[in-house]
Amino acid sequence: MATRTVELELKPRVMLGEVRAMGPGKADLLELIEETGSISAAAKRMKMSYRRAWTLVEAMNGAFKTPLVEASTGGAGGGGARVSEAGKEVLALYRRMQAELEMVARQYLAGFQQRL
Amino acid sequence: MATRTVELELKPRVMLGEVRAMGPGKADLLELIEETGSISAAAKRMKMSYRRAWTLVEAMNGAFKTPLVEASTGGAGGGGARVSEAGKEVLALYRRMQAELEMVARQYLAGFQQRL
DNA sequence: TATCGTTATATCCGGCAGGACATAACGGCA
DNA sequence: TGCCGTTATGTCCTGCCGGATATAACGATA
Repeated sequence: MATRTVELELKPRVMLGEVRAMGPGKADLLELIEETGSISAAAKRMKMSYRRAWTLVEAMNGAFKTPLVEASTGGAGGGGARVSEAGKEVLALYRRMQAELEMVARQYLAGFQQRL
Repeated sequence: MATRTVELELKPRVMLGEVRAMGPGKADLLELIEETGSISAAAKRMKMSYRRAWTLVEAMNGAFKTPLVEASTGGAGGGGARVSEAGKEVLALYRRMQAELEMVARQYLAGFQQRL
């Protein structure tokens, strides 16, 4: 039978009161900024507007004690952005949590699957 | 220090392709329908429009092999709705998963907290 | 057969998240 | 000192989710 894909979508978000400090989108963005050294390049890869990427970065930096992304304007290449040590640590922590959550969820997949 | 509340928000969704078969909102609704025996009463308790509640029910019933909610119109009291056996089982499964996921997440809370 | 409360739908609207543009500002470097 | 690519913002627009509202259908019971 043509079984449509059944999957568990968990998008853990770290909330600081009402504001979303970290989530799947921000994590991906963080990763790409680290990789490209630029917010705009990272945005392009994620096919999101620079506007939005910048907004996400601001939200992260505003929420955490230490900025996760340090950006600079002008200069060689026009500027750029780098992920701070704190940023790398937070990203790693989030990824680990994500992986563990997915492992747990996977164990329930079959249970749902047979009813869908 | 006035520490704003830091929490992990995980809203696991069971996806059947693109459609959301089960999620936190639907689970709550299901629970309230079971409790009240009525979609509209459940909707009221959740402070959501009957329109939306009904839409959610339809989505669930459409996604699962066996309808999770069985509704009837007319008759004594105008009609009503009950949660099927399948519905109760799916709900229980979802709740168990949710609880386990929350336990895992909780272990990461402190890690984020100290950086927020 | 008239009543009543709930299910079942359609239609109209408002809020808001996010994309598309448009511009500054910035600071190495040729 | 002009060029360039990136960061930093503001503004407009649109799609969509969900609320509000309005009926119709329904069927046990008095």
